Amino acid sequence: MTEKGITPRGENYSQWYLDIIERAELAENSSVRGCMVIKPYGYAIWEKIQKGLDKMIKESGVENAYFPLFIPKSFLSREASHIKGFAKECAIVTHHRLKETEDGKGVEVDPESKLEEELIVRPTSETIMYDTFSRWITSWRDLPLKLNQWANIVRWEKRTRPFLRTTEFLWQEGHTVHSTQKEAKEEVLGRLAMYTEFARQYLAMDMYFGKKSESEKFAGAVDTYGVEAMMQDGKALQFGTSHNLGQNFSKVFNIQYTDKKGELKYPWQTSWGVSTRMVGALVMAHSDDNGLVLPPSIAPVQVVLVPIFKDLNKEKIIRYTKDVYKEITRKIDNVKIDERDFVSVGFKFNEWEKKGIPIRVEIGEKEMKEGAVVLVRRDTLEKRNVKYGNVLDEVVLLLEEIQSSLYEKSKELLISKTHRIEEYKEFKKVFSENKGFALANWCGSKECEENIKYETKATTRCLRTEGEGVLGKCIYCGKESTEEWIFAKSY
RNA sequence: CGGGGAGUAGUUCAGAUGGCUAGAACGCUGCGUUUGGGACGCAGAGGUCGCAGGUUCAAGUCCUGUCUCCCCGACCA
Repeated sequence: MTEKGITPRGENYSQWYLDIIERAELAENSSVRGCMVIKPYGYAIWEKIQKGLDKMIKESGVENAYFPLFIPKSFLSREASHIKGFAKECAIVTHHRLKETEDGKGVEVDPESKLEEELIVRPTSETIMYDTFSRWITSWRDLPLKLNQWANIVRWEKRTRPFLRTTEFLWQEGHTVHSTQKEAKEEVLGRLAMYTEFARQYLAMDMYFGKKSESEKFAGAVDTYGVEAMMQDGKALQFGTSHNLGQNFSKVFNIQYTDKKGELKYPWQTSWGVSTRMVGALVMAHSDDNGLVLPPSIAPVQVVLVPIFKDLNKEKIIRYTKDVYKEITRKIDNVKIDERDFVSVGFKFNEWEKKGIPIRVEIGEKEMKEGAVVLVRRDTLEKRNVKYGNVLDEVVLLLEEIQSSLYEKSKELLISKTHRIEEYKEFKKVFSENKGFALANWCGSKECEENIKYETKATTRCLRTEGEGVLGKCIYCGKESTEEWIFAKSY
């Protein structure tokens, strides 16, 4: 922890990130390995994200449902590449009972309670859901089936980081079943668009999306697509994914339906998800050395009113503050008055800054006499004196301004740090210095991808539709290529 | 699983060559003064020094074992 201060962004971005999270009171490490305690404020942000995304999901004709946490081992292992991908990071339930130890001082696993078939704590829910789908789907009339689930997931990852990668995490996973390949493909691409739209609109973040390489593909998918955001240090963060599962799962889970001609068919499936990692992305995308910066549309508190008073004038100032509150809440819901008299004003200013509240309203003796308030915007820290009569309009306007200015900044970063690279020498230079995204042709061979990763630590992020059909030479081997991929170092 | 580092107050840490009632800062509690950018003074609470053995008149400090956590890589939303 840095005391009363900051870790300069340039020096150690990773430490800076952890610092922001600690100072904004978003989360902390739990005593359980790799797990995180999401604190109330961090959870409030997650809830805002959930709410916004859930709305979009429902509007696109998807219903929410909930499936079990436990997956029988046999389910998980039906799809060969699926189990291969997750085998190394599973939490497994083998027993169901404890008993007192012989010395009576503790408990131990009762060997008698061994399960006949082990249960896997879900690392993702394809298998447990599709087992059920096989019973739900019998006719073409049952399709398309579109379900979403908000749930927790356990993946025993080697290395964890708050929000970006934790052993247990919260997410949303959508699963759809279609009668045609074309429809499934459209669904997969539609979800990418949805995530990107959500990121732009709510999180004020711009990002790229496209197809992932064979090596980065989801275990069990025909194709995986990803949404890639850029952090302020130029590294990539996979924001969300969308998978085209083809008939891989329907075949092994025996999901079949009778089509209009009376023929038995295997449907085409998709799955897509985003997780609490979004909170991490949000933190990394906008924060500065003073702490978290939240876009208004995701801030649990959009405006905080800080009355500045002494014992003598406390009552009058609070009364005036409440008037301002009434005025602002005519149109804005998430407004808070910080009436605490046991901490200093400076402390409050600092605290709300660390928490990234978009607008702070300072109200003291001076403002009251002038019939005004001071608006301070979090992103630029710019102060503005505003007459009481204009407060509401100004606040509404300023919130919009902050939202769009954060988005513009994010977009600018993305564009300014994305470069078309032709020479491997230059490619290496980019990733040894400034980082960012490199647009480069790649022949598609695994060897080239691995060598690039080994030599530069940059990996293929995705192939955008704009990158398809771009003629050039593979950045590594020089062979003719028609695909321009995004390369980056990633979190 | 490799490579580093650390376990002492709620937190971050200090405690050479073993030594007497184990310390600081921040945080916490109380009282008073404060309050326009992280307030100050005074008083207080808070510790089986990760765990188990061993050496010794004496162990936070030395030895052996053991457990745990953190950081950097490989894996991933």
